[in-house]
Amino acid sequence: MTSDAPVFGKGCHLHLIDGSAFIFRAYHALPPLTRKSDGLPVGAVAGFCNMLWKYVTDEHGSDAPTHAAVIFDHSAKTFRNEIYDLYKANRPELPEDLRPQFPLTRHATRAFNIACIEIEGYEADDIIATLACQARKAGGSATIISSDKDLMQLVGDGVDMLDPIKARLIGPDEVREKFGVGPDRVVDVQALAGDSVDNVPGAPGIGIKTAAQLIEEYGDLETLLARADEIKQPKRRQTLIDHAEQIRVSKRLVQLDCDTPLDFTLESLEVRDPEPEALLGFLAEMEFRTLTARVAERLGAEAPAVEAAPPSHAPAAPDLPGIDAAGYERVSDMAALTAWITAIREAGHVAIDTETTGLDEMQAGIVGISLSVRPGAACYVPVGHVAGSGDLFGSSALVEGQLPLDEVLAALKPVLEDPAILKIGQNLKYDWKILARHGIRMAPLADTMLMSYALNAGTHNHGMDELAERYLGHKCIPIKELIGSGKAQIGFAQVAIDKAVPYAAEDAEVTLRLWQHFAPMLPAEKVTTVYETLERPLVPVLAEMEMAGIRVDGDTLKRMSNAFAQKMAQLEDEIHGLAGEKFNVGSPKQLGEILFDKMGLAGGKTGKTGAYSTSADVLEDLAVEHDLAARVLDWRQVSKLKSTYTDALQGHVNPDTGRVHTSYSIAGAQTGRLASTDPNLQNIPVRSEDGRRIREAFVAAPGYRLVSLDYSQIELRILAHVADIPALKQAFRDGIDIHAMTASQMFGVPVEGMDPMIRRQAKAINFGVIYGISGFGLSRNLRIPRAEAQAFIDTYFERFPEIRAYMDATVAGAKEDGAVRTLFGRRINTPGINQSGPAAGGARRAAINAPIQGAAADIIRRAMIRMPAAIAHLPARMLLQVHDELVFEVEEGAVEDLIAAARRVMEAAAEPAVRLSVPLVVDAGSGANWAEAH
DNA sequence: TTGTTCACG
DNA sequence: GACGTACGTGAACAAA
Repeated sequence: MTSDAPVFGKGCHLHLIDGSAFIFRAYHALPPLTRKSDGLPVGAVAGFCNMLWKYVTDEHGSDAPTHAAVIFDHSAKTFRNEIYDLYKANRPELPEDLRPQFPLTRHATRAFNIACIEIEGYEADDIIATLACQARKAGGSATIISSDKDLMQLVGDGVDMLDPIKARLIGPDEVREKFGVGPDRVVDVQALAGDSVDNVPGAPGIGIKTAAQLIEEYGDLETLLARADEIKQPKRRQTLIDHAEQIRVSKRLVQLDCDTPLDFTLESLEVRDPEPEALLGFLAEMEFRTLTARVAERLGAEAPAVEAAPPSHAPAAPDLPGIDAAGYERVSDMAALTAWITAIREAGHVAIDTETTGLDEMQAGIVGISLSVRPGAACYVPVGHVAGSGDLFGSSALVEGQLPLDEVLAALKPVLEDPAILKIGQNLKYDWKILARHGIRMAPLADTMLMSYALNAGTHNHGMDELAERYLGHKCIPIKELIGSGKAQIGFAQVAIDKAVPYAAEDAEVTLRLWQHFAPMLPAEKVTTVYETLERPLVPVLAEMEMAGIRVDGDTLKRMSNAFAQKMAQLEDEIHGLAGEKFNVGSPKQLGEILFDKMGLAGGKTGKTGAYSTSADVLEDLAVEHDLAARVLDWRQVSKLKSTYTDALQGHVNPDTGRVHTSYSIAGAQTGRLASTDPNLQNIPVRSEDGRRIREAFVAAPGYRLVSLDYSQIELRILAHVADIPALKQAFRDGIDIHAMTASQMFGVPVEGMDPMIRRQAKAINFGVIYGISGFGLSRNLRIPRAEAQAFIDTYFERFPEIRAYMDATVAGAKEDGAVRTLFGRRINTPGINQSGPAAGGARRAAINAPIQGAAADIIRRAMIRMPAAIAHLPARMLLQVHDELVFEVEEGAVEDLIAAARRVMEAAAEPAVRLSVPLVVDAGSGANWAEAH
């Protein structure tokens, strides 16, 4: 406490600056600047400093402060969340380039020599309220520099507000203008009207106007609620009676707390002049050239040099020290780890990577954790390295000089879960799941793989080694140098620690550098929204789905496998008999020789290898006359079902959970679709009756049901919207059979009583259009002459000319920009579009298809991201995604509620970003297993 | 490791 | 006039 400062009292004037509001305004008002030397995002800091500088150089007239402070929100969770858990729950996640700037704005405030205040568990508004009350009580006055309406309840009796944008003073009259009541009744009005921004519920259907009128009439909120039955309007009366409790909760939410515990006095906030050295030092460190010069001039000090450096997105930033794997630190004791944690808090971000005993996140153990806070500063914390693989039983004695895993995790947990510290990773879903199994749920996240995907989909893949080489000009240590390959491969736990340190720490540093490299490119390439709304938020959602897994009945699979084995043996005998010799039915080469050389059937060779094609297409033609081909087709189907599904799936059942846990790759497909691996649960059979039965093995836990919801015709609906095809849009609005409508338009036949063959042809054309149709492709698909197929297509384009226009425009755009975009802004690069020759056709079709397939992928991503909050109140979990289908597991009694909630989310998933001109329709089903639910 | 085949949307 | 052709995936197996 400062004992020498004069006592705060009459004649003293306190300025309370709403720091968080300053930051957000600065962030949104300025382009995303980055520090030249290393790419650190500093746009909000720059704006914040400019605003503070403007503030301190302002004369303030008669309002000049004797005391001042900048007040910040400490973290997202406050005591209000205990009153109402959904308070501020609908706030969009912070842009990731803003979060690391928070600590810098605190530094900036101190550099300006202004008191910097934040208190855990309290909002800035409560601290401001407390200070304003204390100033008033002490006989002084206060001005709150903010335009936040929530602070207006404090106005009056020596307290006023200053709107820093409009430079307008807000007194009791202005508050009355805004709320229709005086400052002392503002909370009553807010409690009734609610606030959608902060998610304060209020009374449904009552806005500020009505609320003010009611409060004016009845005096205050409690009187109003007590006398609610006197209200004349029946609906309004009922609303107040029904929601009385909710309104009281709302009042507690909006009522600011004037009793925030403070560990400082008003006196300590006395205005001080900035110290030139500290302020200029900070500004120069941030590399704010103009502001540094301006401040230096005003303060009569010499401006420190602001280092000039080339922009950070040049490949292999030459101003940075090279990546030096030899210089990394091995962390072996708590003191060293604590020092790193301090450095992380200081930086506001950390790049993290975990090394594990295996690649299956559901089973792998942690071997070590690497961290990096800036280029040149990275470490590796080994925790699970074991002595060499010398003895036969795989000695598992831990190597000396490692911290215990639980101590390391306990120390890191507060940092990894701190909402003010950004966790940066490459494919963070992996590390997220590993840490989640140890009770740590990392947030917030930045993922360099996803940044690259948003920027570079279609151009190259997004693995770290490739990104490091392309964008940092750095070749990473290959993992093979540590663990070997093939039969002699060892686990990471067996790698010597002194070899693991450079490898692991390098991964963290490379990730950090990639983040710095990509961060400014997202806004420059206009993919920030894609990254922020479709990529980054999906990580924890998918991680939870994958950890949930789906129950698979191993016994059922085993029975099926046995039945399939029998059938295969039987078919094999038949095939050998028909061929007149024994051969490997699974060998296309041997089969081709039997069919085309020995039996002399008609059939061609394929290009590269010169081998005969024996694909289903070819065999189906032969099967008309030759039983051998028909039997081989049967054998292949059974063999596929057995080897890929009934056999393989049994091996994927996790012994701990009894469930199958797939892994989704977010950045695998070019179009924005997910891909499922280990095992692939997006291609479980459904089209054939035998195959479909495999879905009976995917079951709900006892007491639960599986629920499947899928979008009906989503790609055609998107086509109708983006290509703006009136006939198609109207058909979707009317809810009529789209393929029958197409057939009717093309062939002039009525929808009623239509020949199923005609409808089937129209359906094939509708799909073909999405894929970039050709006469050849359609003729093969429908098994009709090519001329006939071409005639269909011509008719189709005549009836729906907008489709050709759309295709031409899409291809032209791809040639112009080297990329196409979905409705939601996802960019898919089309590097091959200007090729000539046979490849050109493929690139053209891919460019036509990508915006449609991609938009559908965007829509279901949006639904998935919103889903956890939308079903949080139900005993249900989202388990699987199959491109246009979501599968849930839900308690028996809640099936209908789940379907209603999930359908609502899915059907509205495009909004508000895109207002589709066709409805999205979702079909739903439920059952004890996936076959029943689908 | 590469190519073929086939499961899905 | 010829060239090749539906779009997007992953896994298993044979063959090199």
